[in-house]
Amino acid sequence: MEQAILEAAERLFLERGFALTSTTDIAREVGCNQSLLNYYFRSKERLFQMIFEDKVRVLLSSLKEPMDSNIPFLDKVRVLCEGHFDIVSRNPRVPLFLLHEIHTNLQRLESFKEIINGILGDISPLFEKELNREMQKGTIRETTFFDILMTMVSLNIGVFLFHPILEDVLVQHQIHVENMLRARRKENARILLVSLLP
Amino acid sequence: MEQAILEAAERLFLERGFALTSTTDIAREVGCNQSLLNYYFRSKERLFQMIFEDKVRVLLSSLKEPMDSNIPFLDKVRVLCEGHFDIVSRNPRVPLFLLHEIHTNLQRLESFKEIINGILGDISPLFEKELNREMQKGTIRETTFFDILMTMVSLNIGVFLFHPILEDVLVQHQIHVENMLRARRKENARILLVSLLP
DNA sequence: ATTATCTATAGATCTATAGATAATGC
DNA sequence: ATTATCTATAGATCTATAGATAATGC
Repeated sequence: MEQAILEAAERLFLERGFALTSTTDIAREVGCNQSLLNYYFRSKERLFQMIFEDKVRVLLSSLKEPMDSNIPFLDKVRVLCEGHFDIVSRNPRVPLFLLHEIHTNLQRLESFKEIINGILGDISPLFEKELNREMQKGTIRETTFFDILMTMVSLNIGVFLFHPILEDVLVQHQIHVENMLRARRKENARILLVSLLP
Repeated sequence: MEQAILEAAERLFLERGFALTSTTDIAREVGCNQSLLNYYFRSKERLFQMIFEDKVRVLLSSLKEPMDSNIPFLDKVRVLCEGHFDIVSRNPRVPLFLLHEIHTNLQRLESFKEIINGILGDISPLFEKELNREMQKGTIRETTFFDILMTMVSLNIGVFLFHPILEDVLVQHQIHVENMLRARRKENARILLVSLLP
């Protein structure tokens, strides 16, 4: 039951957000009593926090691996970007969910930052070291880790943020969603890479 | 009063979204009675719709002008992109607001599409004609209006979506928000342009 | 007279808790 | 005995409406 509640809560919170999801809705989805949520999770807010923090971790998990490998810097950037796209692709509702919940309740930014700092703290120095080396060699233009990350994340979450709006356009132009996504995955990485060239 | 209600509603809806804003909140903000909202706007939903549709129009308004001028195609793209950034910059909460309200209530997609089609219907053929000409000349690579738009909007709304998250990073690195925004405005247009080169 | 504003309230939620009952593990 | 589940409900919203009063325009 505890697990079933978590899963139903995840589905509903991701779909409608905290405010529009009532504990009664979740209980109905699970097929149990509303008061059972409080038995296991103490309050709606705490149940929500578990989902929220889990999703933050999931979304950031993609950033870690590529930095450890031994390939050239620009290849790392490509792997990083495509890996990030894949994670977002498997969790298409998560970016908008996190952004909205942070904007409407800045308290949540705290736990978000804790998690993100834990992960970026590891990667950032490694990445910046390599980045500086390349910039000195002149193989890439003057930039920062911050800028690269911003470009990458903006491009990669774009398609998923616009998904409901795009659906219409795609049908109209007879484009298959999967084809478009595959193309965008490559295109985003390509854009990120050319944006780095001098 | 009617105007005051609209303004307060706009502020609160943009800040917290439909679900977290009560008509009582709006009335308190205005300093009037809660039932007055129903007198002027019939229901919370209808009041919301006025704001929502207005914001859709505002956000799309930036797309129109540059297409009419007589400058080279790539310059048009730059002007389009920087103009779009400026509009978003003046309405930093609007993108997330619209995206969230559409996702949580797909009904709203209908009025959104009507407005967007009205505006894109004008621009799209003009843009595509010039685009095709350039592609044939070989001055830009094979692409579509759809892809260019997606890249542009993704990049331009990024900074504003991440704003609360970034604030911390900026303070830490002693970067002024305005400087960062100015840099991003130029950088986004630059990225969009290099992404189009063969 | 008409329009604008207020008071009061019905009816529908929604969350959390108290306390009862059922199921499980020793 | 302990843990899991349910019933019932208090107390806090929240939206929309009915009907009273105040302000305005002719």
